[in-house]
Amino acid sequence: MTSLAPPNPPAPPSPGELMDRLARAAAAYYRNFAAVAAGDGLTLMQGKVLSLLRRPMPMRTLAELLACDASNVTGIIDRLEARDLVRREADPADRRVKLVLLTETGQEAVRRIRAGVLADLDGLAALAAPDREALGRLLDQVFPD
Amino acid sequence: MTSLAPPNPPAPPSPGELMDRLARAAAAYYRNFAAVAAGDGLTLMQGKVLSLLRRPMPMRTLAELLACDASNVTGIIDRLEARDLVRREADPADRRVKLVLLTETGQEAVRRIRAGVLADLDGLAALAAPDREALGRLLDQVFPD
DNA sequence: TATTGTTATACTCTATAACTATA
DNA sequence: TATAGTTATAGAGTATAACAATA
Repeated sequence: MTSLAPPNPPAPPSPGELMDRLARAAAAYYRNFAAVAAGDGLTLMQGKVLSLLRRPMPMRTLAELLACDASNVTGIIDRLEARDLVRREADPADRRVKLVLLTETGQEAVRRIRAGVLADLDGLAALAAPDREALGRLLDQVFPD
Repeated sequence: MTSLAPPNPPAPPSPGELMDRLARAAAAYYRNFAAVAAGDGLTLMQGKVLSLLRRPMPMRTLAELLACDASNVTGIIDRLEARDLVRREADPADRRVKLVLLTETGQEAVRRIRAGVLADLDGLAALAAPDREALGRLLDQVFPD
């Protein structure tokens, strides 16, 4: 017996299948992000750091957000600072702390990256408001952060 | 006027806000994956390669799936082979091609990684079947691959 | 004493270019 | 000629350990 219109509703994926789907989605997101960042001559990690700097923050906070050792952040920020994309500033409240902030050039790069990533996610732009609400809610449930 | 129960439905996120949510979800997925892989002494990339090897495949195919240059795959497979997690085999149909396949040890590592990632995604295990179907469908729309 | 950031070190990942074996 | 895989090289990301400055 072959199915006639309307087609059968799709079977819900098992948790394992959904995990695989999440893995492919995460890979696709970063492939897209890395390609856009490369358009500005930036690596994936450099693009991530710039995108995280919506506000000035200590090196230490950056390391926590990137889930890497603090010693790595020194080199990453060195390379971004050499290209005038970020600046280090002393924290007046605690002289051990260095605050990292975007320069004007860095802010422009972030705007280009965000626009580029969004432009490549045409499937997201086509999503109706209820679907956007559902996707946001489901992602919050799976990744409470 | 303060809201009484039931609370107002949440406002749908804008495409830009949803993009940020996707970025955090992708980061959380890889943070989880990398931590589980590290439990087996594997890097993120090594864990990804093992997970991709559901079937034997040429080095070239692996490079395409990883979206990296083929020369990188040589070193990654070298290190996995030195730990007896994968093997190279000549392709009888084309002697230029080397097929990479999981050893028994490699298959065990993949099972541990998959179980570990799934176990850490407790928000996913708690999802009811209709929510799993909706999330899978929405991810397919945003990341058609 | 504890914390922040840096340096030194070693290893992994990465792209580019040049090479070989095979098609 | 074209393709699959490797090697050599240089640069970037990574964790660990030790250090100076500050709290």
